[in-house]
Amino acid sequence: MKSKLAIRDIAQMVGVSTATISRYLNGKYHSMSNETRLRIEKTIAQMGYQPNNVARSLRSTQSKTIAVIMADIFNPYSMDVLKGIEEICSSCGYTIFICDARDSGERERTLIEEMTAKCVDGFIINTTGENDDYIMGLSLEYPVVLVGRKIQNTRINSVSVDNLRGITLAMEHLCSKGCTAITFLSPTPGNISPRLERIKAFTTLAQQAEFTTIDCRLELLTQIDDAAVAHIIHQLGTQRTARPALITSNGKLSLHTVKAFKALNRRVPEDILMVGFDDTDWAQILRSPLTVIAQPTYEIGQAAANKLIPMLTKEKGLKETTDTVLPPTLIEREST
Amino acid sequence: MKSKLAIRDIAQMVGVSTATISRYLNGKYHSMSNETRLRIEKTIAQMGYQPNNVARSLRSTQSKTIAVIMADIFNPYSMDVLKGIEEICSSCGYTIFICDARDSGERERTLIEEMTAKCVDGFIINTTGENDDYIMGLSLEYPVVLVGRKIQNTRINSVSVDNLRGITLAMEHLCSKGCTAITFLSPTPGNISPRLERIKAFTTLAQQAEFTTIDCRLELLTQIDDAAVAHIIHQLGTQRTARPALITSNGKLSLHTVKAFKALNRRVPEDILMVGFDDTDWAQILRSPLTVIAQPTYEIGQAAANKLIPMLTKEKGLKETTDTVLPPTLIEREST
DNA sequence: CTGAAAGCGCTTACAG
DNA sequence: CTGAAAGCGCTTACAG
Repeated sequence: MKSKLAIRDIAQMVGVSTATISRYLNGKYHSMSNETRLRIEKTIAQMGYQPNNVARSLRSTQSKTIAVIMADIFNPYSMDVLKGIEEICSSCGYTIFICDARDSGERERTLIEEMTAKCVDGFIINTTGENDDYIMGLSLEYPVVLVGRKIQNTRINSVSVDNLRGITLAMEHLCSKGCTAITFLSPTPGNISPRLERIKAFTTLAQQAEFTTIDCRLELLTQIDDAAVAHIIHQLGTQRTARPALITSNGKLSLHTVKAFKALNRRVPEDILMVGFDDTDWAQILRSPLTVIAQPTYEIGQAAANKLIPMLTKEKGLKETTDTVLPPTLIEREST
Repeated sequence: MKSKLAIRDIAQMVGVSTATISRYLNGKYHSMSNETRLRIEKTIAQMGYQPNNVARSLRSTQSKTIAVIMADIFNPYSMDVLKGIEEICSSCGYTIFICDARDSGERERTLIEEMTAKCVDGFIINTTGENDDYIMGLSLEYPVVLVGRKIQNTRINSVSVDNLRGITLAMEHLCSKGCTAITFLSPTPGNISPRLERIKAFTTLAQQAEFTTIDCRLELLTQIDDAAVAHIIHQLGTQRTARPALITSNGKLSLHTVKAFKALNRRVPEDILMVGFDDTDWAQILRSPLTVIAQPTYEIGQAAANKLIPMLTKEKGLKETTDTVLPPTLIEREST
């Protein structure tokens, strides 16, 4: 659009070579006289010169840009994680491409390709679970950090929450409230690690001495919408007795569940206790505010960025892979 | 990280010049033999060659990248708008940089500068309201579309909602419910156009014959948090009589208001009717689901992208500026 | 239909 | 402390 100044123009004005201007731009002040530095500084400020980052990237093979690829950007979990990522990256001088795979493995692959073509320096991925091999390959050529969702049997850095701990907190809490039956409601896990982990945690804990007196059941949902959830909730209500409880495996599911309870006129906690994974913004404004397992989403995002950024510059020598696991917390409210 | 193939390598393999490969990459199939085209196609597919977009951008001064700068990315309104933007851009082959100004005018300016340095082709901006002149200048050199928030007295394309219509819908609705007093709760508007428009709409309508029997009051909040909102709500309750109603000017404010009502044990709609701007995901799960003025957020995003993209290629000849205004709708629920 | 060559705006050994 | 020159991977008149 506009004919911007180039390094050549500044060089001419200052009366030095472009090499010197370039050194200045890259902070190599030690290799120029104080006087030169000041003259350059002044001219750049006066002229409002801005280096062209596209050219810098092409030449230096460092774009100072990171691709963040989320399976579904438009859920509160992703949003909070993004906030953490964005803040760290931005404070380290990195710009992020935020990409939404829309829960499609194919789109996830396309996005990764697009991002490599854009010469990003590294990736933070919340994977759809459909590209394990592809992402493993990617991680051989680019710095990659997985966030929220791990890939089994592989050596890729990851940051996620302690799902066993989360489910344990929920079950112990419900137990302490005298529950006699607990249903765990989850989407069919597919190849998505947190879902698998939560389900496994639930079924494992259900077997343990502590919980043998409790009637534990797992309900898997293929489709997550109002109708499907209402159907399950309806069935539950008519089959169970005593003091039942429900654990929902993520925020979206919790929302549908609350709607279903409302539609079926079922009261929480009078008719059924409820604990939801994820502390959504609406949890507090329900008739009975929702007890939740809160993930440190913001910290998860920060941790992911903090893990990736050193990989972007460091010699690929330090190839120690780490899985960071952050603890969830239980926030007790009136639903239990 | 990896030594990628360059156009030169493909040219060598196919046995043509890089110019021909480049023409192929740019879809100029008419200027090469069918046979050449097929050979190139095959080799590229075989080798998994991907053109380097950074180099393409540098040479062609088209980066196929758009900067989206939102005053506050982390509110539901922005999210939905983004979804609309993202979908259109992505389907037109544009990648977007999503930037969060965190409600800081200074950060907004910094981001715009960063994005120009990244050679984006254009901007979609939901402005903080603190950089009117700066953005006006920007719009002289880059294609810019404002979304949600306009800049007064300027010729920049924009897409926003009909705020007068929204407030009218809310007031007529409350009127039809027999309200005798309406309070409009809004953040202090500053230089943010939708806030100004909604406030103006309210005060103007309040004067009209239709509403003269209704006691209309405007309440401005400097700070938007639980305590501040609770304080206002508390005052209101003790001063008013008959059949009062409240209109909240955005989704965030609605959330705090609902919390305040809860804390003060005030029932909706028994003690006070309520209409909120923005149809948030939690509106339906309240004890009394919230009547809202819903903005066509998704369509607003789409419209903004659809307006910007033609500006990216077309000669700057067609300089007709347009302000697209989309209609809001009232969704009646039990809070009124 | 195709190629040689210049150049987009930088960075980086290399030489002094 | 500084500059001349090559080159990052493409695109694009220009010439044939």
